[in-house]
Amino acid sequence: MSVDQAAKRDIPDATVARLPGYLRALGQLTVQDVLSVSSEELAHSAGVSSAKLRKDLSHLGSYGVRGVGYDVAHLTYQISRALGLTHDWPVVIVGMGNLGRALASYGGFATKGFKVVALLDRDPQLVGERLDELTVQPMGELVSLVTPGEACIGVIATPAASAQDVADLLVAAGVSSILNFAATAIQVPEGVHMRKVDLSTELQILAFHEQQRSASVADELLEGAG
Amino acid sequence: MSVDQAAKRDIPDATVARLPGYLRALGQLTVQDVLSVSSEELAHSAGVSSAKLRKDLSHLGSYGVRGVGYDVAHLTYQISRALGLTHDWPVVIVGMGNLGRALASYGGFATKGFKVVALLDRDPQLVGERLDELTVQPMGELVSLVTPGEACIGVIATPAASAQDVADLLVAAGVSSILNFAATAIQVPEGVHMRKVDLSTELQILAFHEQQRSASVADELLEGAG
DNA sequence: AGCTGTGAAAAGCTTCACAGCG
DNA sequence: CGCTGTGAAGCTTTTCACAGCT
Repeated sequence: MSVDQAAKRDIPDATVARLPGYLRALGQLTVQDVLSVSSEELAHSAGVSSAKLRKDLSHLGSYGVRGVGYDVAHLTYQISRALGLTHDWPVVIVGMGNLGRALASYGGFATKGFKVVALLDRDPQLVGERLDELTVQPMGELVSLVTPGEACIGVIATPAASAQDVADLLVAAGVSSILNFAATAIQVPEGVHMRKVDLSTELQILAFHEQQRSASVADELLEGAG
Repeated sequence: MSVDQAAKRDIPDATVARLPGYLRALGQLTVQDVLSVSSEELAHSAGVSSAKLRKDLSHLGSYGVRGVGYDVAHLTYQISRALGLTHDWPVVIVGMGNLGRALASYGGFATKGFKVVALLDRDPQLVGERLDELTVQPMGELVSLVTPGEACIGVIATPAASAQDVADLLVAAGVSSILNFAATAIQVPEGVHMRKVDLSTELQILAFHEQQRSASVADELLEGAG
């Protein structure tokens, strides 16, 4: 049992970040009634190299069969277990603007491992509105919703200006993992896990690569001329 | 001039991914009329270490003043230029469900470097609807909107089931950078840049860390008992 | 004196290539 | 024979620590 936990403890971050992708690819295979899959095939569906996939899976344990491949159902279970998805995690969404609504009504939430337990907004105009089985509550309810010590994930979908305040409230209430969609960096105390998703960051990274492309085309023309 | 371009060409990926964060932090300083900033301060606002910030900036050139710090306006310009944000890039959003609407009405788009030029949806019911200055168009219009050879960024905000088809259409029309919000991995030909943003992936990564936390708490209790 | 810019060391991640097992 | 699991090699990223400039 201690071996089991030790195996989990040192999964590299890069591997953890790819496990959800493998899980999704396995889900598609399950729907298609595929029972077994090779590292080559699974890697292709997930968009990585087969060597990387095998190395990643080797950190969870030895769940494949040499000469054959991986049992789809068993590998699905093992990855879910490694990620901690064998039970549902409660999620609180703060900020019921366009993005908050989109997130609240996003089906994929419920599918695997998560359950939206509350929708919150500061604006009294929005409080009381019903969205998909849940009623929007005022920020003050946060404390009664979160039990310190029991894990809960907070999602920030407010404008950038309120994001830090909301993060502080979440942390004060006992939330120890935060997913931030607001267009600003927020500071959280050590021990709180924070991840950030940001549209303009992603677009700017794409812009950089587009620009590189134009620059290299220009260079080739110059070389041809020179 | 060739030196200039060579300097840009080998900015490490990890650095490129952080430049947007620096740009945002600089924007906040600009609003507060701060003229100059040290690597320590800027790094703190962006949520990275000062050594990392300095190393990152050193890849763009030498734009700081020793003993003083960085000029906010000049550094903003240099980072914008490195990212290719000195002119606006056209963006096409495909899929006008909840998420697509949220993205379309997200102000941050326009702010720096991007301009939404079209909203598309397959569903005839949605075509013709007006959203923020733009009218939703049918997929068929894609070809007339994108000029092959001229850069354009495509955003996929459709359900997972249609994502691959939409990606194929975008690529066929000449789009060479794609941002995928759909909950599935999509395959694109070499030379097309693809990035993926995914809610459940992010939540699953947070779940992993929450689970690690519980596991280590459990271990400490065991150690105390043993 | 103070803060940037940067080589050099350390850590982390990916790829290779093949031993080992079914 | 075929495919997994994995040491070892190669590459990227981060951190350190201080020389160099204002």
